[in-house]
Amino acid sequence: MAKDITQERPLDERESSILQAIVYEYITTGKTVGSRSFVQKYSLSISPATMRNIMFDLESMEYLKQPHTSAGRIPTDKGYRFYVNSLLDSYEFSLKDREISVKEDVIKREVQLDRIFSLITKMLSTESRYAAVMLTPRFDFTVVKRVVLAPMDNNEILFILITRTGIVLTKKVMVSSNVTQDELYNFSNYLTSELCGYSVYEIKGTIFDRLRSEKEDGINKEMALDIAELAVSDYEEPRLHIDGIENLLKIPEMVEEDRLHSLLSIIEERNILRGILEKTLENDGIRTLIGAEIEEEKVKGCSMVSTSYKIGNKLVGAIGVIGPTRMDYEKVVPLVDYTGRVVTELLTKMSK
Amino acid sequence: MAKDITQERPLDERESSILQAIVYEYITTGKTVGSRSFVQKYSLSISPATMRNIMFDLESMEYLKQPHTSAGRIPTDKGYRFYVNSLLDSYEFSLKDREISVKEDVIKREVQLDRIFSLITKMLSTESRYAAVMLTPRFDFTVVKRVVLAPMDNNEILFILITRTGIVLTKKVMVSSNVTQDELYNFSNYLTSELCGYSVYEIKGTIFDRLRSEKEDGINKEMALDIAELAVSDYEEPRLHIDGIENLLKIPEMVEEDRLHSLLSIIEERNILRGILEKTLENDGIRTLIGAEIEEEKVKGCSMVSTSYKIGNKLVGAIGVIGPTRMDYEKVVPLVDYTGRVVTELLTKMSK
DNA sequence: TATTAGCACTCGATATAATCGAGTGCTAAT
DNA sequence: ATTAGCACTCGATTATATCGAGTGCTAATA
Repeated sequence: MAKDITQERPLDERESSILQAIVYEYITTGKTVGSRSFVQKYSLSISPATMRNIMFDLESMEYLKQPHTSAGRIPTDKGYRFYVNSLLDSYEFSLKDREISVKEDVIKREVQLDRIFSLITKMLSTESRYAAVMLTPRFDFTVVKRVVLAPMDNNEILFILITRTGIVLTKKVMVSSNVTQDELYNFSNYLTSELCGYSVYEIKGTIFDRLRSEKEDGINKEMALDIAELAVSDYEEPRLHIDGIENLLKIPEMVEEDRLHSLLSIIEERNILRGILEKTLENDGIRTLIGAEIEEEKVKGCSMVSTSYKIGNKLVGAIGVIGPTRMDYEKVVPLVDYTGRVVTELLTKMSK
Repeated sequence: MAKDITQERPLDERESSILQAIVYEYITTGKTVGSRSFVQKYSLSISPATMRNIMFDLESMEYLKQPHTSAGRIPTDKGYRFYVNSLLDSYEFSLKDREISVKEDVIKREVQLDRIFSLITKMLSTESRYAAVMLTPRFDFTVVKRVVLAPMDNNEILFILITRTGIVLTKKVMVSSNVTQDELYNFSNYLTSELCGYSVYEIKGTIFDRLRSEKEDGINKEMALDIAELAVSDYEEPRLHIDGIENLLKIPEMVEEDRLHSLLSIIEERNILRGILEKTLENDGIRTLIGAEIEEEKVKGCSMVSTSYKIGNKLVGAIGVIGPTRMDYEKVVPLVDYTGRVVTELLTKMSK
């Protein structure tokens, strides 16, 4: 027992594999892991006593803890973190084929984006058996392909923006004076020719000022620009889709105790989730938040696995799974990763 | 005790008011109602013994039941039903002003209908403190005002249908050969002039056959009609919005026992809800389903208050609240009623 | 020095029993 | 018809005993 346990040191081979096995065991069974039963179940060639010594060390280093004296061990957040990192390092994550049935064909038939996002979120929650969340894409960066103005009513015009991604965004705009259909047709062509190729983000910038200063014959340029500027001005914010809350109710440990409150906080205060996903959006790749790594007072005992997705090579949104700290990371991490890729592929393909 | 309790008879004045009070008491407190404490709490001028006699009668007539021998009484479904009917009869339902803050202004700024429905459902769940459901309108009956075809891609056309209600429905249509923009413009005008004034329901009928047999100069009529028919063919089904599930988690009696399973069934098997709402849609006015009146094996201990809403005077959709049988009907019924009216008004106004 | 057997001890979980209290039904008096 | 009185019921609460899986520690062992 000469090992230094008072400060940080790398785990040796045996400690590492045992720690991983303990976390796995706890994730799988949900019961505290005790020395005797553990060595027996895994047919280890060490005695329970040795096991206890190792566990003691791991506890000293805060990878494990005891819920109460003389109970078995359970992982700390640090323990989970070690486990997840090990998996990430060793590429042990892999999707078994056919385990996931992303109904891409179903998705592709939908034009209405909101519907697509709902579907994806639902699928992710169904597959993961936890709750799924999705931050819809920032469309600021999608490139305009065509603008169509359609008359709706005396003073109302429907502004339709078709992006290269095939996404259709509509916005109702009020105008003060009547506009003829021919005028609208001309406006549409004018706006299409001027705005085509720019992103909404760029359009929101100084583009209108520039256009206003240019000369243009034959149409009421000012009015067309006014309409467009109005429509683009408060373009839609990314929204949050949540699905599969009911899955969390099936998890015993979530229902017991006051864990429910954590759950409620998360669902009700969408800003928490939004914040996490926006943070996820900043970087490429999978992001795992384990237990207290979610820095929110109210949220306890929850973990979140999230990833960002792209259109082309531009990060535009994020998607993830939320569940108990004791989550089946081995399944969820590749699932989220995969789903993220699917979304990226889907959105990117749409924008050819 | 000469009263006939073996068969159906109207309750006398005293029985009636006491039954209502008992149901109210149970709804409010959630505890079984006993004779002694009840007469005391309500300062009744009758003795507990008399109370017991009355309760015995009410139990014989199946308005009340005992969870177990020698416990207090709780209402049966029939008891709840009597209570709700009494309230309905006596117009005791009324909304306290400002109790509800339907953000109509918020709603009116939204064009995207799905967004509106989400908002309404969320508001209803928030106000009721239970879960809210909404069956989106059947648009079959909305009347077409304008058709716009916009180019999307080589072989893709965006079919935009603007209804009198101001609702915008979009559908992507694939075509085999290229179409010029001018052609599309002509198609739009042609289709608008021909389909304007008809409902989608009517259009789905024989209208295309008739048009095909008519003579029309100058445009490729066949193609225009093909596009329209394709777009209209699988027009969107009413969908189900659900919100506020988390509210149900706050109700102790829902969390305890296996009531959760009922809840999960309802949420997961959306067809149950859909069925109920479709039934609601058949008639005008409020509909209450109490306990076993929801004829679903899996669903126990839940009630639903729903109402249909209209566009003009055409029933098009339904909206409702679902919660425990012990639900605050007095609050929920007028709320659902009111919300239904708001939705009707909103959709109707849009169609001026 | 690492491992292991042995042992006393801990403590949540489970089972059993005792008690409490709010409620009931019934009877007899008012 | 109403009410007081009373024995009885039964879930809920509390107290107590027991069980068992687990621990830490010590001393023997490879």
